[in-house]
Amino acid sequence: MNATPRWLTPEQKAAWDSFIRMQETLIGRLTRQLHVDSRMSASDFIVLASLTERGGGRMRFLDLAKSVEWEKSRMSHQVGRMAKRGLVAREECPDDGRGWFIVATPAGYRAIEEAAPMHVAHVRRLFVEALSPEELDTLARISQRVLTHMEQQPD
Amino acid sequence: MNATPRWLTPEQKAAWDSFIRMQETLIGRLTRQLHVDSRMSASDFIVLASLTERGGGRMRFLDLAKSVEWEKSRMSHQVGRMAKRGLVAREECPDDGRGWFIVATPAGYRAIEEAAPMHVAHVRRLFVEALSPEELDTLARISQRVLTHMEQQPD
DNA sequence: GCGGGATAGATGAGCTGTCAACGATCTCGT
DNA sequence: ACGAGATCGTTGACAGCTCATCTATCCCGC
Repeated sequence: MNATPRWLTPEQKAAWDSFIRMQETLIGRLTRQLHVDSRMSASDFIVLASLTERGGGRMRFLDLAKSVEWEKSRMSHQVGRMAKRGLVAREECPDDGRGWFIVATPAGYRAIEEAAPMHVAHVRRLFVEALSPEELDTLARISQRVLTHMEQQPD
Repeated sequence: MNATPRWLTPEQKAAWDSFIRMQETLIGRLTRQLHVDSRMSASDFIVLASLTERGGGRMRFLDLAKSVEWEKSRMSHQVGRMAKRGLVAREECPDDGRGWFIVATPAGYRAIEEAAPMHVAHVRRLFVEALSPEELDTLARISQRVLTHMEQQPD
């Protein structure tokens, strides 16, 4: 008994489909806008934002990776590319010979400071303004619920 | 007057952050599971699903692209890769010398039929079961709202 | 002080997505 | 019947992501 059905109910499938479509469209448009406006990828933006907001412009590599919930390999490649373009720099870590500090360069600060207002404007225009404050709140609650549910689940 | 503020309110930012975090975590986990379970990428799955469900296993290239809302270049690369792995094939189109039909091969059918139940199970486990039917419904409504709002907006 | 396991991070291969440019065919007005 | 545009789809260059593997350092018990 009590076998979980093989497929979703029509309501469940409809909810899943529209969530997926919404999320893809939204992320896609924001990513493209960011690139057009600021010649930056979403990854660049996230890293610089986390580094400057939460880290004061200077963070240990793995702390940075954890702060955005990325695998270290992804962050390593990303930092490598950003370093090549002069957005961040690596500094040796005196306390730990294996470790590095990742530092936002002046060019990195300039980049995020120029990009952020436009990016926020697009988020507002495409997402926030689509919803009432109550809906926004509901969505936040639902997202939290899914997140905590996932944390309790194995992979 | 009435200038839109430079940043989001704390409530708006909280909603945006938890939505983004949820969506990334969820999609990431589903993608990894799909790959582990079925050696298929999310793109493979989407293409095969659309092709077999909506197209009866055979669709014009651009119809296929539109059905999943992808750019043609993305679909072209994807179809190329899938053809190389034997999941789909291209067939000439008698009516239009420029065009092609994309066809799901027997291997393609087998792949999607084996992958789908597990994938649905993960969607259920990670997403559907996190929420009450009412919440699921609310999320669907909110997603729809954002989608139609975006359609009315320029890029 | 040294040997084993854990930790910090880099690296390379292979797949995916984007953008811009391209070639081929179709359509339609004249 | 022919030339201009539109449409169908491909291609190449390049950035991004994942997975597995690797090196260097650190920590800790003996």
